[in-house]
Amino acid sequence: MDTPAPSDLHDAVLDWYDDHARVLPWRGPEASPWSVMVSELMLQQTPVARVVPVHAAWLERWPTPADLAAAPTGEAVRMWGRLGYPRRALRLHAAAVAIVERHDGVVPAAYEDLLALPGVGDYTAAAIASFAFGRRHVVLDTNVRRVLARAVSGTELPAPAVTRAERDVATALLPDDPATAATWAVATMELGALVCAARQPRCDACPVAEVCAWRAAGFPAYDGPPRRGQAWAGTDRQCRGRIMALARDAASFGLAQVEAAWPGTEQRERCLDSLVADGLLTQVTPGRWALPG
DNA sequence: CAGACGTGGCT
DNA sequence: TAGCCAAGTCT
Repeated sequence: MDTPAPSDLHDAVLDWYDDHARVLPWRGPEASPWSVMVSELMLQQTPVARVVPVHAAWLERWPTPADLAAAPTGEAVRMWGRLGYPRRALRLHAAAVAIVERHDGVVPAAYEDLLALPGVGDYTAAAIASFAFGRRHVVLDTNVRRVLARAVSGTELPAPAVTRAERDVATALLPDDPATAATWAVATMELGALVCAARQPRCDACPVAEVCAWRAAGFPAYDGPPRRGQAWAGTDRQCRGRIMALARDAASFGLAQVEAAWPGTEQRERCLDSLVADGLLTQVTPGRWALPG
C-alpha cells in the first residue's frame, strides 16, 4: 500500500471543512433527524441548489414523519415538484408510514433500522446514522468515492460500481471516534462537491494536494471500464416525465392533454400504465388521471 | 449485475 | 451542442 499518512490527510480535510463547509438547512445541531432524512432522499442524484427550497417547504408542511404519513401520497408527489425521480417521494412517504408503525414516529438511529426503510439504501442509511446521530459509518457516496480514488488510489475516477478494495480503503480511513468519523464523512463529501469535482477539480485550492496520489502520478486520465451515459430523448423516462408534469400542474388531466404531450400512442399508453402501476397516478375516470388521493 | 428511473444546468 | 453530471435505490 502506498497510502498517504492518515493523520496528514485527516487533519487537512477536517481543518478545511471547518473553514469551508457550506451552511445548509439540514446541517447543524438545530437540524432534526427527520430534516436530515428528508434532505438525504432529496439529494439522491439531485444537486443541492435544487433541493434547498423544496426541502424548506417540505419541512414547513410536514415537520414530523407522522405529519407526512397522514398526508395522501399524491400530495407528497406534488410537493416533490421537479426534483426528478418522483418515486422517491412515494418512498419517503412510505418510509414515514413505516417510522410511525415501527418506531413510534421517531426516525431510528440504527443503520439496520434505517436500511429497512423504503428508499433508504446503504449510502442513505449510513448518511442519516452519521449526520443525524453521530454514529460511525463508512459513508460512500459519489463524492467520497472520487476523493479517495484520486487522493489515495491515484486514479481520476472511481469504477462504475463500488468495489471491495474501495470499501476497504474507506474503512481503513474512518476515524475511530464516532463524532470525528461523522465529521470526516461530511467533510470528505464536501471536499468532493466543492473542490475535488468530477469535471474541473480545483487542485489549487485543495487541502490535500500535497499528499494526493493522483496529482503525484501526473493526473493520469481515467482508463477504467466505459461509463455509460443515460439515454433520454424518446425514452419512457422522458415520456413519463411529461405525463407527471401534467399531473402536478392540475387537479386532473385528460387523454387529449397526454396526446398533446406525447405523440406516440403505444409508448404513451405503456407509460400511463406504468405510472399507475408505480402508484404515481390513479385513473379517476376512463381517459382521466390524477395524482393519487 | 445491468438497466430503469427525472430534471436541469454547465461546458 | 451534445454530453456529462448531481449526497442512489430497486429489481
